[in-house]
Amino acid sequence: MSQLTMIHTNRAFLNFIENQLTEAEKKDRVFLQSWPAGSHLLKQGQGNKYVFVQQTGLSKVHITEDNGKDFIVQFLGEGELLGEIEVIQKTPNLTTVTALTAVTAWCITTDYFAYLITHNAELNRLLLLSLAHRLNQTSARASYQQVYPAEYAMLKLLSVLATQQTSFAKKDLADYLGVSVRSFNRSLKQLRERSIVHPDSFDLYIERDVFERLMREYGE
Amino acid sequence: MSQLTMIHTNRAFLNFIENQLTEAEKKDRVFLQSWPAGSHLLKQGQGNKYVFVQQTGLSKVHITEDNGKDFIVQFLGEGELLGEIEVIQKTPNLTTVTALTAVTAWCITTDYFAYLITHNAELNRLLLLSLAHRLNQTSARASYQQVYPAEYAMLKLLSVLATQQTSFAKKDLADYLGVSVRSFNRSLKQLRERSIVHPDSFDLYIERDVFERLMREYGE
DNA sequence: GAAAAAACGGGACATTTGTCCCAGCTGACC
DNA sequence: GGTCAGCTGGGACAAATGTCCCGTTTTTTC
Repeated sequence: MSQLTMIHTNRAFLNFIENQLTEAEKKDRVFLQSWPAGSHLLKQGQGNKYVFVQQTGLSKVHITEDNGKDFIVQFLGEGELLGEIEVIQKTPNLTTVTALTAVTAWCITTDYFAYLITHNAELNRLLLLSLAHRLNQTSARASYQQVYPAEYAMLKLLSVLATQQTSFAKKDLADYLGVSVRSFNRSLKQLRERSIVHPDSFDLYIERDVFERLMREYGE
Repeated sequence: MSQLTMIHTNRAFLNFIENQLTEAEKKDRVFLQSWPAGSHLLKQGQGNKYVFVQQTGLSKVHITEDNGKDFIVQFLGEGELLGEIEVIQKTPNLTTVTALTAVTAWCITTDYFAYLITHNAELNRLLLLSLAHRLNQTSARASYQQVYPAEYAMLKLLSVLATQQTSFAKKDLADYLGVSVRSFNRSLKQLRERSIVHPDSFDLYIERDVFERLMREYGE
């Protein structure tokens, strides 16, 4: 089973933007901008003028369905690219991207990004890698969350969270798992009762061997 | 909401392979092969020597989880590319691809495909488009199936099926929706009882306006 | 064309998840 | 310091889904 990545990062992109492009190339086509927590970098259904490479901060990529419920596709950290799919496909945004903390990101005009795709082999390579990686992650996660009960998916999520110092809102974690906050709490409580996770809070540590035993247990 | 594609096809790839490459270029690097129904084109966890472009037939891309359950990522029809992600990432297959009918496909050696990516702008462009498209589809579907009850996702699936002359096994449809066959039957029965779908079978026609009314109904 | 294998349909029951609700806590703001 | 909004935790119940199972129908195989 491939490694689940909760917060996607990509230093290679950041390095590319910051060190591989000359000032002349950047001119007014590539610049830095910042967003306060809670604001939107992209909005579902809209077109966008820029492709972004996140420099600092944490954001969420999410889809709001017609019934008002949110599904979180992924969390983005340092170096991740956003808005590129829409440029490649020339379609409006499928997702909304919301800053969870203050975020700074490089903005690249869509025209210039489109130019880079065809004229810069290195960017092209990074882009292919990134798309392939995300496709794998997305498929693996969709499969995972459909096939296992929520409690099991939660375990996996918690084991990832334990390695993260960032703290998330319950709602966001629940949206990420595709369950209600109530269900999320319930599962958490059960895991605590079975002494699987530490009673204090949810950014808790799970012993690796306990985790692995559970995975096997459920797996059978 | 973007259009759900149940069977992915891509004539552009097929056209590329069949008409854009000279015989000299193909040599022993690109050739046609066929598989009987039920056999595997790719196997989860293994490496592969070829990238395939499906010429005829129907196949399913699926992930088998540790507990033995299957999740169907997508169905592939004419022209779709398979195995390319693994080549880009140089990783073993995340998925298994199984022929549902007899399948013929062009086989391209991974080396040659890797060469084409960097030396053939047209293939590179098609590849980016395909990845972007699939990423959108996968995200949209994951969101959809997590956020709505199965019966609703089923309605959507049925409305797509109605436009398809191919017939699917119940198990495959259930795996695609990420539910058990029992649940699938139950939902189907309920939809029939409410006269939403034709009583005969499930490759039935749903009136567009009935369908849309239901979507709104659920949507609120 | 008979026997074996697989797919189908659904009853009964257990488990999981969602909805609604309320009470306690916390932090923002006046 | 008060109050108000929002997050939190969980009880009670309803709805959705899974598991197990068995008789029927369809398909495959020899």
